[in-house]
Amino acid sequence: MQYQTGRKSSQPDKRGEILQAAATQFAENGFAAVSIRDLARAVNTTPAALYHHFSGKEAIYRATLEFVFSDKARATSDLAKGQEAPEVMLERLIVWLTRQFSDNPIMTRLLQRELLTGDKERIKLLTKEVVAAPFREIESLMRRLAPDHDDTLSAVSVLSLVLGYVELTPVLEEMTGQPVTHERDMAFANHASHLVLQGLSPQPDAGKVQ
Amino acid sequence: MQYQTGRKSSQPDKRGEILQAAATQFAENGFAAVSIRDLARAVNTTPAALYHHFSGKEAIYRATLEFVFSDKARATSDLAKGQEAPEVMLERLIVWLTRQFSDNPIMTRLLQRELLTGDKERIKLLTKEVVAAPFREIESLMRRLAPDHDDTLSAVSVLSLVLGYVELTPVLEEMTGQPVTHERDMAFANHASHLVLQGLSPQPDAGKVQ
DNA sequence: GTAACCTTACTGAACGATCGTTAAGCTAAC
DNA sequence: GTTAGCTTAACGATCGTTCAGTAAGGTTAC
Repeated sequence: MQYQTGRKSSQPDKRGEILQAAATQFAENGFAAVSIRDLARAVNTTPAALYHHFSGKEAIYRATLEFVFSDKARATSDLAKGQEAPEVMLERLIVWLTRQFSDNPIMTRLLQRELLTGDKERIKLLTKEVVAAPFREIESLMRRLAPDHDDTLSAVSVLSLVLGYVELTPVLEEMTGQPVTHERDMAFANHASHLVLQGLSPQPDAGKVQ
Repeated sequence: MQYQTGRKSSQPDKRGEILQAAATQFAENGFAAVSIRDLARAVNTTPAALYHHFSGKEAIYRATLEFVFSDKARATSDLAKGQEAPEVMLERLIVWLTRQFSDNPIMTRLLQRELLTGDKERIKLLTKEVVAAPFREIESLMRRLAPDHDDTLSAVSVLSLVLGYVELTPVLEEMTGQPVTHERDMAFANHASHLVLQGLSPQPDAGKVQ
């Protein structure tokens, strides 16, 4: 195979192309199982060429995370800016979260891998750049919606429902015998919305809990 | 370092010792990031010695999964054998699930890694050996507890809540600034129990949903 | 206008380290 | 004497990384 050489002969954004391929491979196989040569092959270049754009494998991985997670946190705040009743906003939020996860499998898998790897420093970054802002939005929404409950616990429940569903998807497919379609995702999102709405809103006939 | 040689000089269950060390390392770092030499070092032996007990790295990994997951499915059925009201049983179940996950980090991380890796065949095995039985128990419990709802969706919600909470634990620690203690786990379990109980049980004042 | 030079974006080749695995030999228990 | 349970040594493959060189563009000097 012939590689191109010289300056302007290459694509305008080789770095972005590398990161896209790296995201796909790291998401699928994890950091250790992806070699520099795998990445080079995926973008039709040589291992050494990658060292022109990045200082090493770790640097590629870090840049990949930034590439995939950047601006992910911003979208939730738009969701929260709506003027509707909090009940409507919660349902919209859960549907949106579910769709985000199932429509972006690469981002989702990288997120799950980062949560699993547990490196203190990277978790800190992930929290700050991706999770914190949406989490605070959900907390404040739940504070309005379920004033009787600890808002942190309520927010954790909402996030857990969606994240856990995504995590369970493969066994769910195996157990039901049918693939998890977009419709199934939405059915769960509706179920979860109802669950949280009825489960945490103040109940007139029951004594206050906690 | 001197290795022992000969037949009975070694420990009675070297195989079990290897699997225990393998479980720890595979859970922590994943399959690709653990080398045969790492495993050998952890049990004070040589790489070649491992090939006396197992046919290769893959075989060690498979045996490790079996070692860690065996009999995990049985315990739920004991939970479900209780004669108490389904409300009590659900709470007990959620508390027990939460404790299982947080008390067995190695099992939990291996489970999460298996869910993530997504190899069709291993997911099938994981489903059959670990998830299926508890899931069916939860389904039947939810059928009694929330007859108005799809029992599969209800069971998924219960499992998602606990599994998602465990998955979120690292960012939760980072965000609250304090470690997730046993008490915090139980606080979440109680919160989740209340959520599911009030969220899915039939509501006299509301029209049937779905 | 063009020759000289610099910079960018690569190339092929190789470095030492580590990978999973195997072969051959030894020792102690049965 | 057989065999289980190791040992040391080494195999070829692959790993992340580096190095010297090269081709194509842009910039500057004349």
